[in-house]
Amino acid sequence: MKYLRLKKQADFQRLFQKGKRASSATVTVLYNKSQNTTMGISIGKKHGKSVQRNRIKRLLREAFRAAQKDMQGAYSIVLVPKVREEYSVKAFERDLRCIIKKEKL
RNA sequence: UGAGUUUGUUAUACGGUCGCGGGGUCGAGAGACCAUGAGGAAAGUCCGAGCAGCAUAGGACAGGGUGCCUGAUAACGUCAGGCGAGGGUGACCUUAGGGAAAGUGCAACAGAAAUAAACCGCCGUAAGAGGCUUGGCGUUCGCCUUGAUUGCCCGUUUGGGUAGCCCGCUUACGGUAAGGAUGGAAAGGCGAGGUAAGAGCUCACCGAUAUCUUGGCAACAAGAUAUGCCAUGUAAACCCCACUCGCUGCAAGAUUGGGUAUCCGUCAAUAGGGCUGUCCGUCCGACGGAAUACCGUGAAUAUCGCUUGAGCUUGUCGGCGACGGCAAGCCUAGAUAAAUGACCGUACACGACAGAACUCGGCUUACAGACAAACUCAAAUC
RNA sequence: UGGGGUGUCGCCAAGUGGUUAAGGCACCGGAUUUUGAUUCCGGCAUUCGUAGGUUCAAAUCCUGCCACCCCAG
Repeated sequence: MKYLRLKKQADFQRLFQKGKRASSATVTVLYNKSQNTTMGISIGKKHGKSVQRNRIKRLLREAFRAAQKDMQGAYSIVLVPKVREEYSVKAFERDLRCIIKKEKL
């Protein structure tokens, strides 16, 4: 099961305005039902300089790739990481799996 | 061995599994396979250029920038070599370094005075007021005391006149720039002569300026001669001089921007009427419309610009060098919520600063370390 | 990505190159009061974001950095 990248600005706007929210210690998830599974990451300047931001995105993407296997339906999703001291794939993956289970995606 | 100076290189490496960006091949498609994929600063956005749009005959004014010389370059505020100045024992380092005699402004406080010879002072001349007392020692001379303690004449109790004297005092005129607590700066410095007192007034040395000669493309340097020396600082104050500059930026700019029906406009054709020209009405066809309705939908979008370029590597030649010429070879990210990661193993020095966004040339700033070369100083030994 | 602006005491801020860098609020100490508030008096910037330079002298002029803010489809 592959996921597509969420690229359009309008899609992001729609999710931020109308999407359902679920959050954990490390990450907030916005989602909506759709035809294919699409995923985007929203990350701002508060997370650090560009190297730091790229690092977070890579880790989140890797965690989502692993956690996606638990999902049943197809959704468009935006992941918003929270500002922390340290980031790790394991923490992201655990929280994502937890949210998927709880929201029954 | 220790302390340093300058320049350059490098920026974890290798293997396995899963995954990402755009590209190629195969495939109807799902997908499979192949090679490839961040930096020395990609950063800051401080300069310069290409490229694009707009403006523009040419010139002048205004405004901005640069500012020792010569060269390099597409260009630069960059770089190279040199000159001057400053710093360091030295290797070496730093340097916005044109013009103050075109003009204007500013220079607090302090100081006699701040760009200008006024004041104090010093010296000379003239005038004026005043003082030279009481005295002591002593041999008449003389000595002490005083800023100066005298002589002659008249008178003789006090005194008056005249001359002299006071490193004295006051005023006026003149000479002077040695001295005057300051200050960043006081009309070259220092010494000697000289003078009424002084003064480059004169002289030696140092400094400055001008001219000449020699060397150098030049900035400039060296030497000689002359001038007693026209005169503070500030132009990163206005300004003057020389050179130079259109404005805006890839969010530039270019292309595309659906379908059906209706309506409107234009063109051509046909038929009819108003006799020509031409005008009016009807039907069909083509083109156009940022007009309306419905469907569709992404328009802050899609495609191009977008990576072959003042390109990179190697060799060779020219040049002190920046750099340039020639030859051969190479193609090396192109995304757009934006691609390099995760896990495992091995090695060690245990991995810094940090992520392309139109492209180049510089500058500046950040950076764990590791390595190489040249050179300097100090100490010791031979 | 491009363009523009601001940094002065804890906060809001003034400041022609020249005195010890104005003020206001807050804070601290004292006076007044039985105690508070008010009022009065006094204190509070070893340096103007930072590093250099020009100048006799820099918060002010020049250059490089740092931080923050705003605007542009």
